[in-house]
Amino acid sequence: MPIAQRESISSSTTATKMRLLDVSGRLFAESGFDSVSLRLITENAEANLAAVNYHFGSKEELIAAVVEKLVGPVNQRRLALLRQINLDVSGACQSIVEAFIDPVIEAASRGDEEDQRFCKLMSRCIASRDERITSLVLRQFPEVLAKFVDALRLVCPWISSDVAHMRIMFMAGAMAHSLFHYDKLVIISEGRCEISSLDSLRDELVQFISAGMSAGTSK
Amino acid sequence: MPIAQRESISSSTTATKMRLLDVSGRLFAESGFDSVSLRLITENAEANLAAVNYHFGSKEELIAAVVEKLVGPVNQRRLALLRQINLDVSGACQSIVEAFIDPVIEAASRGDEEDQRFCKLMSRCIASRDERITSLVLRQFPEVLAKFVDALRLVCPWISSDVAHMRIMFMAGAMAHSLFHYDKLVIISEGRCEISSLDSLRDELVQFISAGMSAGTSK
DNA sequence: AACTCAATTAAACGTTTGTTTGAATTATTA
DNA sequence: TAATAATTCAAACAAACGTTTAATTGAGTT
Repeated sequence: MPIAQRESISSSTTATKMRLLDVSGRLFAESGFDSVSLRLITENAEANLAAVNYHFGSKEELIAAVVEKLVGPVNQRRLALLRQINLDVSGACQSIVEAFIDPVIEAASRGDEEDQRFCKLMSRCIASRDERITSLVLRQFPEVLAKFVDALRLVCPWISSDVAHMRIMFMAGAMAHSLFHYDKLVIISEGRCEISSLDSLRDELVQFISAGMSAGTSK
Repeated sequence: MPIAQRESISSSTTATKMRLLDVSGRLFAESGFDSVSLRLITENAEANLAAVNYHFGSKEELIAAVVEKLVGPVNQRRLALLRQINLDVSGACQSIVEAFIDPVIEAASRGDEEDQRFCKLMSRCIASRDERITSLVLRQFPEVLAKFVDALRLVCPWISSDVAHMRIMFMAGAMAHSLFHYDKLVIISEGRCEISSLDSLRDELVQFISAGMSAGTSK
């Protein structure tokens, strides 16, 4: 139990372990990583309280597993889409934006009826203000950032490196914020606005960000 | 102590109470509302542990006081700036964006050397994913949202009501995200980007968002 | 059938949390 | 100055947290 355990923790994938991952994702999406207790997780997963510490080592490592399982594939898909873009044709700027956003929309739309939950969890990862989360997410991000900066500057040569970096950050912020809060818009607008689907939000996001990306500079 | 207390809690402003507000803001900015304990707050404020419950009633009411003290004036300033805009002249769209962003930059730049801390706290308020915080912040926001939507649609008549609402949300997201994370950009970019000042971030934000705001629609 | 090891279980551990209490202290009012 | 109210204080409270332990179960191996 004490020594050989270490290996089995990372290798074997029990049904319980997968259930814990799944339930954790749902609960983290709703209430955040800190607010969800191991007791709530294990109860919903019909597992024993000690199961998380047994299978993952600690709550922090469970969070890391959930985050990386979520963010990793999305970033890989981003890079793949970016490679497919022909940067010479007009509309390439919009394609770059789509390469950043669509992997999230695709992943959200895979699980039916769970769009919002996926979006909220993704948003919590991308725009987390908790050091322990950001350190996980940003580990993969330098490569993504660099590649998108390069592509953007090829398409929009008048943009300096600094500005390109900032605009990628603006894009991530606009996306993460609206992914999390778009369902509240009907309330805040007091009924004057209703977003019909995730796809319509995606379309407007692309439109908005593409224009911002290719904007001229003041100086 | 037990009954007449209620009134004194909201009326009198002791030196201790102000110190608690100030210290809370600093600590909340750094680590978030939940992570900061009353013990840490009262120790840094050189007050007794019971001081928060005495002066504010509970931790939740302390948080509410901090948030409202921060967000209220900014929203008032936004509405004031918006009223001053001549919506007929060209460049009015950019003025609308500035009316939304500048109050935050102004407030941040007032306290010297505390720019980043103020930005982080503001960002935690605007883009919080905690129901208890958003319910406080969004209380004032319907009016701000409605006024900015109206102004935007006057300047850009081709934008539908739904799209206008979304674009205000995109703006808030881009701003909140970059306000919180801009100091990390030098790390994520691996030294390739360095934001010299809060003002330069502001300029690029305005540029980016203004272009997005006045973008055409696909349909 | 005896043994092995991963998995599960119930129970307890030690911390930390926000909150409450009642007495002591300080400031205000009469 | 005496009385009254507001504030501060040390101490304890109950609840919730992540983690650990030791015993038990169950399937696979020899």
